[in-house]
Amino acid sequence: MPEGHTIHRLAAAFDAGFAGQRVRLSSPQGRFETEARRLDGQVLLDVEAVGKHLLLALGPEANLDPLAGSPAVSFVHVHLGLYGSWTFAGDEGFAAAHAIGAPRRRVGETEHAVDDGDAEAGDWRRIVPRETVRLRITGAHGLADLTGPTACEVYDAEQRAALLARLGPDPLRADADPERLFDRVRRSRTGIGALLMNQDVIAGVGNIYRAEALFRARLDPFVPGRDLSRGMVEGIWEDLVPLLAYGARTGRIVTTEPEHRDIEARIIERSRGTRQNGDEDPGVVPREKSFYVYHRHTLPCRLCGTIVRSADVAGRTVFWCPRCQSVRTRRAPWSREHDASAWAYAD
DNA sequence: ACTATATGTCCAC
DNA sequence: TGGACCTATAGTC
Repeated sequence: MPEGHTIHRLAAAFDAGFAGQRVRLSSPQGRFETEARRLDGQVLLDVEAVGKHLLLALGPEANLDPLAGSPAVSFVHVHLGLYGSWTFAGDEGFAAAHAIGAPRRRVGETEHAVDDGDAEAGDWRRIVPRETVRLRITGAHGLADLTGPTACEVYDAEQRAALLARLGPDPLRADADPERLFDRVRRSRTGIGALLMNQDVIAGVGNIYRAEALFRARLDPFVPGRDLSRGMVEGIWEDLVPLLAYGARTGRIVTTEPEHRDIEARIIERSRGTRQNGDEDPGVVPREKSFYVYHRHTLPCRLCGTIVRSADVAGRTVFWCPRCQSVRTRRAPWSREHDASAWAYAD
């Protein structure tokens, strides 16, 4: 269940584990069999993440430029949707190459083991794929199994270009143009909460980053985009960049500032005027302390204690604090709080 | 064994 | 706006 940070992490894993290699493609499940057969044995020329989309460029020769427009180059386009996942297995070097602080055998989101069949310990070449594996990619030092994707298809260069042109700026891409986000938001009557989930407006943000970014901006999800100042939208963008980067680096979404992680301590602190030492294991923030509002409906807000609300917006649940996120003005009185360097996630 | 749930998207009405 | 789709897992009976 990935947002953009996961896809960029996956791209890094493919790059480290397979790029430049001749790879085998197969489709144990069968639904990608024709395509896998056609591309089997080609060279993985390039790996690219755009928002929640992964693109694997393949060609018959290693020295092809994937972006030069050669018809020999194909792009495997994968979108994980809600349920898709990649499961990795490989030798020591392969695992170490892609697992940036992640579990050794996998980089995808769902924690399921590869079906080992009768594989002897350590021999990833003998791992039998699950029947649901849509695509298996095998390289010299490891393999990756794809299950449950919303999309797994072959694009040509034009289709790839059309995808990139359609998507809004991706906070994790160096070539992102946030002007487009500012324009789209400030022209729209749609609520900012819905806009942030629209991949044509901004690519890679999902339900967690949406809810959390709006809390950090102290912004009501239902405020129309056109009511926001440019500075406010810039602030959201500048906050999302380090937030997503942290997620891509660690594989975990953490949006709470350290001093806000222990709501009970904060309530005591406020009522008694004492300060508790809230230190915890540095490095790993437990899930229940990672978010301000996501999945925290019916629980008290970490900052003000008001019960966090939830509502269905276009089929997805949005979470927000009705007190902290109640501002409905065109100016951003809190805009200086958006100095990204003040947040713990600034690189 | 069954059910509910999930960080997503598309299409028909 | 509602349903379809793709799959694994945690919880319940």
